[in-house]
Amino acid sequence: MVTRERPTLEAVARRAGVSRATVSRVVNGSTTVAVAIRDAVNQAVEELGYVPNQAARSLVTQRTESIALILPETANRVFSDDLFFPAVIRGVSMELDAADKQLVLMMAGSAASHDRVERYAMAGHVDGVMFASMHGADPLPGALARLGIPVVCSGRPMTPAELPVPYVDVDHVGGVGKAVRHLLGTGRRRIATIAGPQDMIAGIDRLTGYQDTLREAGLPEHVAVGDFTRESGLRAMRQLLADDPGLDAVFVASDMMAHGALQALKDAGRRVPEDVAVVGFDDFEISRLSDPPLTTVRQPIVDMGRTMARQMLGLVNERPSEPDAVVLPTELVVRASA
Amino acid sequence: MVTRERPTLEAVARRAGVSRATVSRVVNGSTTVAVAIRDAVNQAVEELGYVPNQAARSLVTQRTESIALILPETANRVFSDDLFFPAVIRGVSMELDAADKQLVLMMAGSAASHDRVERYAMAGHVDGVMFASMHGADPLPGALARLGIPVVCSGRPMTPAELPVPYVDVDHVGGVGKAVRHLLGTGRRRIATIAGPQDMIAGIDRLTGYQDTLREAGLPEHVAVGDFTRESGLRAMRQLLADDPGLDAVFVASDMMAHGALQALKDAGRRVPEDVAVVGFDDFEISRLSDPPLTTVRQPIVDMGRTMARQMLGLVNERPSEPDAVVLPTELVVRASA
DNA sequence: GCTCTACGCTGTACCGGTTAAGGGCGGTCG
DNA sequence: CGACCGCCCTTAACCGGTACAGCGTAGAGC
Repeated sequence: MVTRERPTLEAVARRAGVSRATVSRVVNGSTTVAVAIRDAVNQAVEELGYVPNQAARSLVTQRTESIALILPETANRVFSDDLFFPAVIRGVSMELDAADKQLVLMMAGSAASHDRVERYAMAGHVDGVMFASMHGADPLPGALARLGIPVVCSGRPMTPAELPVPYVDVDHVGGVGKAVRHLLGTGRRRIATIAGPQDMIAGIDRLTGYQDTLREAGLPEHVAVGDFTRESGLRAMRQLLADDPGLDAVFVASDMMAHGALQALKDAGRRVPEDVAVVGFDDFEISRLSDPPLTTVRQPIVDMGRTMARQMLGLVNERPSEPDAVVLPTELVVRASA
Repeated sequence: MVTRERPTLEAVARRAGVSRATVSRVVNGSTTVAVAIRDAVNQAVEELGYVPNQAARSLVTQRTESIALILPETANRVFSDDLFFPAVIRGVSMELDAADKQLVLMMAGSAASHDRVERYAMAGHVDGVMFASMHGADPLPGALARLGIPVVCSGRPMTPAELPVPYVDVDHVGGVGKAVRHLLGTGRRRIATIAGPQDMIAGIDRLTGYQDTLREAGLPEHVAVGDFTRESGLRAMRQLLADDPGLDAVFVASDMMAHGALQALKDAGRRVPEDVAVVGFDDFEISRLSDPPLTTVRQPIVDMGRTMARQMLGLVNERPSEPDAVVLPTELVVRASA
């Protein structure tokens, strides 16, 4: 590596005929610098192509101007079937770009990588850490928060006992309620569900929404559990059909699983929505294009990312602009499948 | 921000009763340390929960142990319709994780962000920069390379005149050749194409492959141009049908555009493959699930990411393990659509 | 003309590590 | 028994910035 000599403050100072300190103040936009000197310094900066060394700066300011986003999954999972994380990233990225902060992306699917993340944050690599959804009662957010590192989660943490960390979530229960009542309203009475993983708040809350609404209506529950992937939706749907061939509707806790379910229903010769109505949860782009187009509960994923980023920016600037907990609304989008 | 006092080398040294330098050598796994002392230091590290400050370390070593991946698109584009970038990220991430390097993701869709990237790299934030596909003759890779910063591109750069930067690409022309000859082999004679954007090497090369093969066969060309999105594929297909209602096949330069084309054909009442055969390029997961399943040219996107990362690791370690230019093979995957 | 004040620049300590040079100590050999 | 050698540890310089204390200078006040 050639690493051509990069100019330092010292070099700029010599060229402009002033001291290091003055150059530093000019570069950082301080006010109390005479115009003539400021111009001279700026010219020297320009001529030498000076760029401040971030490591040196961070060493004294204790800030890095970058923020981590942790995806608690393996890279494989994050970017294969899934469309959730990309949308979160997009939202986060929009806000951080605007604030001129750098996004550092970390996958933390394994136990080892958990350690990595903790060490990374503690080494002062980043000014704050955001988590994009979590499994189980992950101790990492709490641990980092206790160390004084700003933390924001997407998805209500499962252990509210800990020192509370700010989070942004969506109204799972309300959204599912709307979906199931829509099914009831169109005359469905044997309504099953394919639930999400029960170690994630999104999985748990969406199941709760289903159960609450059916209980209210005095109807029996019929539950299969998947893990949000298309494949698991396909398997779960087969299972449900085997258990109750007469079911006339299914609420599926994610769009990807719903697409799997559509496949299973087609394979089983059921027509959608004539024989079985299907409602999903997410409202991904591709759900408008499935056959039939999917009725689903829209959650504003990009907005979750943006909100999370704004909360984080508030924390690192020590002037929290957003409330500690934000719950975004969900909305039923009715298409052909139910 | 509370920023609880993090222990420093000095603190560890005091506790272990040795000097800073010795602790440093232990932490960095130096050999020439007496066992007793090494144990004492390790114990002190453990007790205090010491983690080296990366900024301080970088300041003297001139390395950050992290590597940037630039996505030369807006975040919007990267994570909406697209499945290419996620796969590249996945591949890159696998390799860097294994090497214990940190991945820093940057979107650089706008002109302003171009500057940001250059400054970021020059500020010593990262040890190297990878580019995931590029538009036009982007000067940034060359500029960074000239500054002595390791650079690797995915996709052959369009300006080979410059100081050459290592790259990894796939055999576009060969893959398309196979696809078009497959169409010829099944008796198709009025073969159109939906080309990709002509400011990207992938768009250009795939069009070249189509043209070369048709010319060889002595058949007329029929070209519409899209931008790799589904929507553009839909529009381009409509255009092609309007221009030549009798076409019997179309090679589409990306899977997303091919899905748009399938939609347009269905809308126009054409049967696939009976009336019109369709071949795509990419082989995304969803292409197995379309109606009908898509015949397509598979390119190993995850492998591109991995290879690019390996090249980069070679560069930063100053022992290039991979050749400067890698061209990965493509493969025709025959399904129902052609 | 002298003092006082305010402004603006300089000198310098410091952030937390790494690393080259230096030095103490025990062992070996003549 | 003394000189020498080599092993390990310590001392201290340095990386490239930031920020605070301090000092020179110019203008105002009397």
